[in-house]
Amino acid sequence: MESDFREMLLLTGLDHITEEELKRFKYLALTEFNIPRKTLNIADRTELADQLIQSAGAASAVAKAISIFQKLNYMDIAKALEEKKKEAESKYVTNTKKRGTQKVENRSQAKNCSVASATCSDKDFKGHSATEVCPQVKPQKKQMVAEQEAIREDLQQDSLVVMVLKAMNPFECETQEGKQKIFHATVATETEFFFVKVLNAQFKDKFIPKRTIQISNYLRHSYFVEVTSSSVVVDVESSHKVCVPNNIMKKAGETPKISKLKTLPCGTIVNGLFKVQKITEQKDRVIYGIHDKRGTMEVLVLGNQSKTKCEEGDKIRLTFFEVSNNRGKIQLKSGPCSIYKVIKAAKPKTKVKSVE
DNA sequence: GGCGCGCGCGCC
DNA sequence: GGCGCGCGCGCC
Repeated sequence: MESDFREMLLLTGLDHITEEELKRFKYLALTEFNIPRKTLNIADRTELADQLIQSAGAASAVAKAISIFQKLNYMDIAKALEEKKKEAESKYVTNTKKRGTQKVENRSQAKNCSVASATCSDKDFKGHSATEVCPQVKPQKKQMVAEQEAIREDLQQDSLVVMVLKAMNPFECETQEGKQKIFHATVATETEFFFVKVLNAQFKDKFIPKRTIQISNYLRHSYFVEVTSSSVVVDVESSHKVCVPNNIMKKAGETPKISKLKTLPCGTIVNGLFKVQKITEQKDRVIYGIHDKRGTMEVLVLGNQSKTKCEEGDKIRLTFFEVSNNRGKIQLKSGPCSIYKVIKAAKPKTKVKSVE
């Protein structure tokens, strides 16, 4: 139970806000929680989640976080957190009835899904909970075990052997550790592909398409893999190369259909090229109405990052955007490390007037 | 049996 | 990588 709350506070809540939003969250957290201002200010997302839980207890921390998100009008996150909270609570009720038979099942489920995947559904991650895996642990020890479990779930002890499909150019990004040069990549195993956020541009020489690499000490988020400066990336001998089937390679690179996007869980990472049919510029954000043959949806870009003016009929290439629920409406939203590029539509060929 | 959807394949 | 086609499956 505790580990569920820990997980949702970070993965469903704090991971989905921008740096600016994080500051605003901390500002309101000052009154909701009994945490010194100084401690709050220097906390990154993970530390903040820890502080909130230490201050109020896991369940109460989540409830208070929901109330803060509501005050800030981040309704999509508030709603998503609320849903996760309800799920966890109802799961707990069911599990107290079924305990014992569920134990083995959960363990094998956790093993089967030891790696984050762009194709792995949200449901696959719900089996992880220290309280279920170790139901015999005494209450006072429970919290500690839960904490260790939570850390283990995020920082992967195993290593990931994958083929690099694509690596984008590094760019400057405001991360939890300040301004950093980062880049995005797509990698795959024989069975699935992952989007990867690499927080250290020095790894660029390892992320060469078609090469097989081994990544250890990486962070596993629900819908992407994060390689940090403390991760280890090494080349894999040619005799152990990963062979990625063509269909996975193709799927990893193509633009998902809008109708499909609307069915994906919040937080799913989306890359793709979309046609723009409407642009709404506001003070600190731009909303792009995108469309394909099957549907339309909105892309919310926070901050003013557009260099090329986008007009109706142009296309935008989104990288590392997230599926987000804005008051019941599914949209794509930029996160702290999202990038996008405007691709101007080819100008209609003007007929060359014949020389008279 | 019709329909919609997901998936794989092949052409561009 | 986009797009369209065809196949198979599940649902009603």
